Amino acid sequence: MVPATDTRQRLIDSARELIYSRSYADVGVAAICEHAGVRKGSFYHFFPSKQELTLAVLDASFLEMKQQLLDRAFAPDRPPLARLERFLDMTWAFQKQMKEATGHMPGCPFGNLGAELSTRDETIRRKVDAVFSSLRSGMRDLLAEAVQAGDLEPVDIDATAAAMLAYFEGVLLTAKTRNDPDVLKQLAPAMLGIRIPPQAESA
Amino acid sequence: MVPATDTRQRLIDSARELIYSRSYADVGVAAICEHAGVRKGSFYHFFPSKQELTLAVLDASFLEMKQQLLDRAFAPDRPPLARLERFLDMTWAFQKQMKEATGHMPGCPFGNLGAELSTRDETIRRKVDAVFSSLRSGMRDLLAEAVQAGDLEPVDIDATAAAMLAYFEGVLLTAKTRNDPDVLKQLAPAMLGIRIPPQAESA
DNA sequence: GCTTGACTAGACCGACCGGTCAACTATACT
DNA sequence: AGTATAGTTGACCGGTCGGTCTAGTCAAGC
Repeated sequence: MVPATDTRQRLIDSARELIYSRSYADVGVAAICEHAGVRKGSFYHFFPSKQELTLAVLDASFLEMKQQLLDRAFAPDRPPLARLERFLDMTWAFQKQMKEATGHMPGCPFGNLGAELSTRDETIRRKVDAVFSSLRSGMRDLLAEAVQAGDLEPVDIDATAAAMLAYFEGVLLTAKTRNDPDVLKQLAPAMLGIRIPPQAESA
Repeated sequence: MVPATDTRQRLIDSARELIYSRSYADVGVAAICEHAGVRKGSFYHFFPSKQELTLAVLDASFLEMKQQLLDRAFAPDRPPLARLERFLDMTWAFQKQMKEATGHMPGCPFGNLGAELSTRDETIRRKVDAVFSSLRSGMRDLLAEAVQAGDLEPVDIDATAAAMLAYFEGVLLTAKTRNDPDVLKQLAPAMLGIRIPPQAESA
């Protein structure tokens, strides 16, 4: 059960890093192998295709994001909306650090793949969509807690969570296209003001 | 001055269509030529590189968008914010029609290229950024008019225009990743509620 | 010592990539 | 008619793509 080598994980990490900083199509299997210090034969021992590796990369990216960003930003040591602000601050810091290290703002690893591959690879599209769904679910919980605490007026929690995440993705894409992390500082806080009112049920 | 043939334009149109429905990397020069009914030699008579063609494609996409969408949606036959609603409705209708025709929601032609190429091609990134700047400028005018008319409370017009466009891009990307144009119907209207208040100058 | 099976090594495959080039044709001007 | 030039053609280039395959290494179980 325990893997005999770390080759598989090295391939995933290598691909995650390269694809995130470039793009799916721009990073070949050979480059992924070289960066991982692995020969091509080993690659296809662990993964049947570049596509399958990419699915594993999406899982790994989500795990990494959860551990490094979500679990910390959304730790319940402060009110829900303050956690959201911390999340935005941490995102800004990370993107800024990435730009200083690589010269480029990488944006969102999921949004990038969604934009590049959604029309070309249904399997990957669904996986990216699943990641977004998971994020949306977490955002729902947060908003529900905020409403509960009276920090947020009643809203359509489902729709508002989706809208906030969409805004976040859009801000990241805008900042990436301007290659300027400070776009996040300027625009991201407005995420907290987005509301989709509850659909009127009782007339 | 007047071109002797339409070959150049056919190449641009072909590339615009193919790249928009797939991606930059997924569409080769050979495919662009074939779809345009042009031989490869002619391609390189008109464009020194695929990159240069892509810059022309961005210009053409912007022109098309302006003529088919912006000029109609923002025609001053109704109040500013109502024009914005028309813009969102037209976008939804177009994306829905594209999905019915191709099976996929293509999203935003500029956002797609920005996400795919911003870290890899500085020239294209700048061009995409210029398109976004132009859109933002139009949005500023609209918001200014709305404030003037009293339909909108005073806001930071610059920042609010940027935020609204970012939200729009994010909604398009979310809908593309879900391959569901109706995401636009659900989320897009909240664009009208986004506000970034004026930075306090007079204390 | 022998077998097994996970893992590695790297040569190799056909297809395609973006791009080049020399030859050719059609048109326009003198 | 002659010439220049814009446009066209398709063969061709080296390189890279994702992926295959055979041979071999190595550690564990018997």
